[in-house]
Amino acid sequence: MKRNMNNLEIAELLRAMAASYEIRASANSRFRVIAYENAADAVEHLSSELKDLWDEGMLEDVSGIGPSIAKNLGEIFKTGKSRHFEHILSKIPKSVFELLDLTGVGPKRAYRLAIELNLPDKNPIKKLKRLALNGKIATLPGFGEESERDILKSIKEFEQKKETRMLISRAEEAVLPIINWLKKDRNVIEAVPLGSLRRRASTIGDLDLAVSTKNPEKVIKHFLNFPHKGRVLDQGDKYVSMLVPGNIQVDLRVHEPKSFGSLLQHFTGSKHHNIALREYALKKGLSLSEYGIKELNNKRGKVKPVGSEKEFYRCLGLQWIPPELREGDDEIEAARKKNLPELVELKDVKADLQIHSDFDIETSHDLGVSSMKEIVKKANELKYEYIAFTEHNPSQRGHSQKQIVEILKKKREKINILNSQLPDGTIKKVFNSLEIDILPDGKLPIDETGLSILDFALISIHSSFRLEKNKMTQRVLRALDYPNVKIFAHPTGRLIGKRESIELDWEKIFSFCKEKNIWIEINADPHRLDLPDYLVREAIAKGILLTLGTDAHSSLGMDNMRYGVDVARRGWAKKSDIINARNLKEFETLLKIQEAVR
DNA sequence: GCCGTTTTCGGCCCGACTGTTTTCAGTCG
Repeated sequence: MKRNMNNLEIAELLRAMAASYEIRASANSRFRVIAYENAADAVEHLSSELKDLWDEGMLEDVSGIGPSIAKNLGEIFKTGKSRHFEHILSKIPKSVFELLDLTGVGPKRAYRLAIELNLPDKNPIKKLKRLALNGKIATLPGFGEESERDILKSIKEFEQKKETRMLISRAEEAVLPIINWLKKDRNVIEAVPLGSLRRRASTIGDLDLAVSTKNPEKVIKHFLNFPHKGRVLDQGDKYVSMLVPGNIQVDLRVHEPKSFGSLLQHFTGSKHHNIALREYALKKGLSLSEYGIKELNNKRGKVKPVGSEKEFYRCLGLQWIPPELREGDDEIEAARKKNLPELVELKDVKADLQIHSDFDIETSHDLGVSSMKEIVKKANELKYEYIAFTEHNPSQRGHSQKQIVEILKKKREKINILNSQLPDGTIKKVFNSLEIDILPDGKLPIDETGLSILDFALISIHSSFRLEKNKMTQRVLRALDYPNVKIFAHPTGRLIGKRESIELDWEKIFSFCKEKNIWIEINADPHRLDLPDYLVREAIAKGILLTLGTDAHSSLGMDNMRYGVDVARRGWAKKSDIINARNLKEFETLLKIQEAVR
């Protein structure tokens, strides 16, 4: 333990506590285990660091953290350790917690393996593998040859660590041929992706699919003939789990139409949403499962199958909850009060506010590959009313401010001509913008003369990503204060799976943006999806307006807008929260209002 | 150990599979 534990480390600690209590399993520890696991989940899903909440005395405001856990976490933040936690953990060999990383090995089996095989604290899995290969596990009571094989398989998987989640764009590519294959079978009435893909999460683990059919057996058989099929991991009457190219796991579930609604609900998840929903249902005397709804006080009560998902939620007295909101936050409460937001949709989007053309702006970053004309053509296909060209700023090295202004003037002229010769279509105006680097000290590499040539400027970070939180915040605030700066683009700088978010004091950034009427971008590039969904929700709560931009470097990239809309929806965004869901006239009015404020 | 539209006490999600069992515990999603 240490004083500055981050949320992931704390969650891991709480899970270790849960495991310890489970191993010691006394009569009343069962629910204590659940409590610690709930607390771990809560911490993992938190949008701000727990340490910061503790600083503000708000630990117990986190649902799942009560007086006891709060007290002990507080002790850790203050002194670097919790005597109670250490006391409990000290009774369990450290090796046990490492073994929990193996699938199929939970607390009980991990403990027995560690004790009976006398596994070392260091590299216990390595020793376990050696013993398993020598047949030592099969001889343990309660274990057998099958268990030994399973454990070896888990160790192999652990060693390969294929624990990487896919980008949502990748998951969509992978799922399409499977859905197409399923639909070739006449028995398939409906075939749809569920799980995190249906909830439109930013990254996807496994692919979950559901089929509605009157003939489950035949559909299963058909699926097993999938031309790109890999190893079949698991199989039952109503489900198959198999690998497809790219080592992607596909779980298919098959139900009859009469219970398809409950299946959709169940396997769309999330786990947290389902748990919360079932707890809510219990209070109404109802028990929920993938097969339907059961009345508890009715002794002869059977499961009533539910055919449609809308009906499933209606039976519970709830509004239908869009999958994007099903994360176990407060969506059930909102649905009960008929208070769910009307989420923004792709068809509401009337503009793309970050596009890079091939106009040679002499930047040190990437140029786009499509011409302005090609991009306007694409924008018309997408039925947009306006777009903004946001090439990177000309490189500072090798250009004087005077030269930079000259380049910007050239682009201004080109856009003026473009605006006077717009082809027939929905596009009415093209804006002259620029994506400008925020330098490490918060200055911008474009002077005020240069900035004044633009209709408005986007600013974003492309260097020095690891500044400490206060410095980073000051840096961004300084840049946001330049004249004509309107949009803070891909604000966390994250690249999913590759680069962590920068550290920012969001409270301060949001208040500044609110005060100065600066907008924050939701970057729709599937590698970025930035602002992330949970911060979108916080921003909206603070009254911040958001823009959508694809960051397209070719006209094809403009198709990524839907991923940005996904993020907006997961952040509970309504149409009115999104700047470019407004028509041109409203947009221009907002631009002017903004100038007046600053 | 946590929590509250019935509760500050008395509850705590649901079903499936697996292997090692002679009726079920452990694990997973």
